[in-house]
Amino acid sequence: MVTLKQLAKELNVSISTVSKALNNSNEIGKETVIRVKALAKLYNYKPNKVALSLKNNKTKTIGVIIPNILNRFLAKVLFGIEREANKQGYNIITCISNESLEKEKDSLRLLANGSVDGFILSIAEESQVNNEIEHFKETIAKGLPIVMFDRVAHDVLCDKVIVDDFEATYKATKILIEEGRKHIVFISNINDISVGKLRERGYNKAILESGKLKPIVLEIKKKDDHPKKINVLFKNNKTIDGVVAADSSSGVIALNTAVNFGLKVPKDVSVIAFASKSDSKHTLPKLTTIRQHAKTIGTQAAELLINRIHNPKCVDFSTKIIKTSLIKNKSIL
Amino acid sequence: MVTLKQLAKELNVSISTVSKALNNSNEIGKETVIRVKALAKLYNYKPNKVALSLKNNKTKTIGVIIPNILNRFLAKVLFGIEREANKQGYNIITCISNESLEKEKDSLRLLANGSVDGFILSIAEESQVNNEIEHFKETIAKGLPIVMFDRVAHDVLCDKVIVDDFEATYKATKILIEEGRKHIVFISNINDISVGKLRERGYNKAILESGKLKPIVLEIKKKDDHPKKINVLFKNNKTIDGVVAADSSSGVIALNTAVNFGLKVPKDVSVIAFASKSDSKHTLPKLTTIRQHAKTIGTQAAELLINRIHNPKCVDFSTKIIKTSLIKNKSIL
DNA sequence: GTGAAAGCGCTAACAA
DNA sequence: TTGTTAGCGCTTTCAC
Repeated sequence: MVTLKQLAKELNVSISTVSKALNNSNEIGKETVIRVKALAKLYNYKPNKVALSLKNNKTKTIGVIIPNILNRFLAKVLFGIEREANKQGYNIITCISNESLEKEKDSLRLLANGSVDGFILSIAEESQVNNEIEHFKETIAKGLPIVMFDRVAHDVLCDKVIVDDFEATYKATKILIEEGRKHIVFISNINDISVGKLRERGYNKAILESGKLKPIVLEIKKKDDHPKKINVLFKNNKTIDGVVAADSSSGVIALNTAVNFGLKVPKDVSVIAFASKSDSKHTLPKLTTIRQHAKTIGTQAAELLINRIHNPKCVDFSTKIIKTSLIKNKSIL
Repeated sequence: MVTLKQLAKELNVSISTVSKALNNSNEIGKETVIRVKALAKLYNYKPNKVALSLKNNKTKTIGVIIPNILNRFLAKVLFGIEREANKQGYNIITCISNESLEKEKDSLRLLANGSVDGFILSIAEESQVNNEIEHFKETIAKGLPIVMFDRVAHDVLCDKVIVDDFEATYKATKILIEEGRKHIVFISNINDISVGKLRERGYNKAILESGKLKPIVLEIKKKDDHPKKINVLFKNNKTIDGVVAADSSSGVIALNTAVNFGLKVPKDVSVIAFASKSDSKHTLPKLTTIRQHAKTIGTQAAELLINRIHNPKCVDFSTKIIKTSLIKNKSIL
C-alpha cells in the first residue's frame, strides 16, 4: 500500500501538497495536481481507510447483528442491507447472535469501540424471552444509533422496521374462512418470538370473529421432530381442511403431509404460509405464500440508520411497517 | 467513548502511564495500576479499535465475499467463518457479489485499502464463466492473503477449501446402479460453475463404468421454470428410476414431482441430492442427501486465513478437501 | 502555490 | 516508577 508520504518523497513535495492535490483543492497549481495524480494512478494509490476513520471519527461501517443466517428471511434482509449500505458507501460487519443473548451483548460491545457507526439488528430469541433490553439502551446512550427490524423491542427508543404480522395472518385466515373451511389449524415453529405471537393473534382474531369456528393451534418447539408432529396432527384430526403456517417449514411440511395422507390440495385442504418464492416451489401444488419483502426491509433499515448517522441530533424515531403480500398459488381454492 | 487522554487528565498522570497500566506493564507502580483500572472501569473504557488498527497495521477483520447469501450452503459456510473468526478475535465484513464479476472486483478493491487483513471468498459465477482471475492475483500481490472455498480458481496460488464433488456424485450414482436402477438421470441447476461440472463428471464416470447404462442429463438454467422443466422430464421419460441432483432444489422438486406422477419413492424411483438436513425434511419420504459440511468448510477456511495472516512469509499453500457424507433416508432402497 | 505542524487515539522506545 | 516523544496515514489550519 502506497502512502502519501511515499508519493510526496518521490515527487519532492510535501505530504500536504499531495493530499490537497488529490482532493482537488484549488490551492494547488495545475501542474502539480497533474504530476501528483499521475504518480498516484501509477502506484494505484488509495487513501488508507483506517487513517480516514481515525481522522473523521467515522468508519463508514455498519454493524449488523442477526439471530440466524440460515433463516431465509433474515438472510434476505441482510442482502437488502448490504446492497443499500454499499450503495451509500458503507460496509457491513456481520455478527450472528445465534439466538443467544450473550453473543448479542458481546457483539454489541465488541463493535461499540469505534468499529462501526451504528447497528441494524433483529433481536435474539433468548433476549426476547427474557425481555433483556439494557444492552440496547447502553449502546444508544454511547451515541451509537440502532435500527431494529422484524423482532423489535417496543421499549427501546429507536427506529424500527416491522411487518404487519397480525394483519397478515388475520387476512389469510379470513380467506380460508370465506372458502368455507371449518377446521383451520394454525401451525407455528416460532411461537417464542414476538412476531410468532403476533401471527397467532391475527389467526385467533379471525377465528373468533367467525363466531362458529374453534382455534386449533399446533406449537412446534425447536427440539421437536417437525414432520412427525405435523403427521400426528393430521392423523388425529381427520377434519382439518385449512392450514395457516407461521413459518415456511411448517407450511411446506403440512402441505406435503396432507398430500401424503391422500388429501387433495386444495380440494380437501387449503394451505397458506409465511414463506418465500423458492419455498413455494418445493410443494406440489405450489404453496400460497405470505411474502414479507425481506429485501425491502433491509433497504429501509439501512436507509433509516444512515440517515440517523448523518443526523444524530434528530429526536423523533420512526417505525416503518412493510406490508406483506399474499401470493396466491394452487394450494388454496 | 472515553479516551486515554481523558483518563490521564482526570488522574493527573501522563497518557502513556495510563496505557501501560491498562496493559499490565510491570513498569508501573501497583498503586497507580489500581487507580487507573478503577477509573477505566468506571468510565467503561475500551481501547479505540481504529486507533489500534492504524498503529498495528492490522485490522483484525476479514473480508468475506460470497456470491449469494440466499444459497443455504454459502450461508452456512459464512456462519462457520463468522464463528471461527470471532473465536480468534476477528470480525468479518461481508460482501455479496451477487454472482457478478464487477461487484466482486469492487468489493476486493474497496476493502484492499486497509479495511481488512485478508479475504475468504467463493468465486462469482460470472468470474468463473469468463475465467477472470486477475483481480485475485492483484490482491494477493498487494500482500492481502486470500482463501478460496468451494468455487475456486486452480490457477491462483492461495489456500483453498473444497469438497469432493466428483467423488460424491460418483459414489451416489454407483449406489443407484447397485440398487439395479437402469435409467438414472442427473439434474443440475448449477452447471455453469466449477463444482456443478465436477458433479456431472462424477455421475458420468459411474454411468460409463457400468457398461450398460446411458447418461441422461437435465441442465436447468437460472431463467428456466424449475418445476416445469422437471415435470416435462418425467412426462417424457416414463422409465426414469433414479435421480441424482446436483443441488437441493432440483432434488426436492424431482422427488415431489415423482410422487405427483404416482410413482412410489423409493420403490419405483430413488432420489439422491446435494442438500441440507432441512431440505430433507421438505419431502416425503425424506430425501437422501449428500452433505457438504458447510460449517466445517467455513471453520477451516477461517483457520487457514488467520494462520496465513500470522505467517505471511510461508510459501506453501494447502488445499483442504472436506469429504461429503451420504445421509441415507427413505428416498433410496 | 506550497509547506509545516497539529491532531485523531494508541503504543513503545527512550529519557528522566 | 513515570513522562516525553515519535509515529501509524490522513486532513486541515495557518504561515510563508
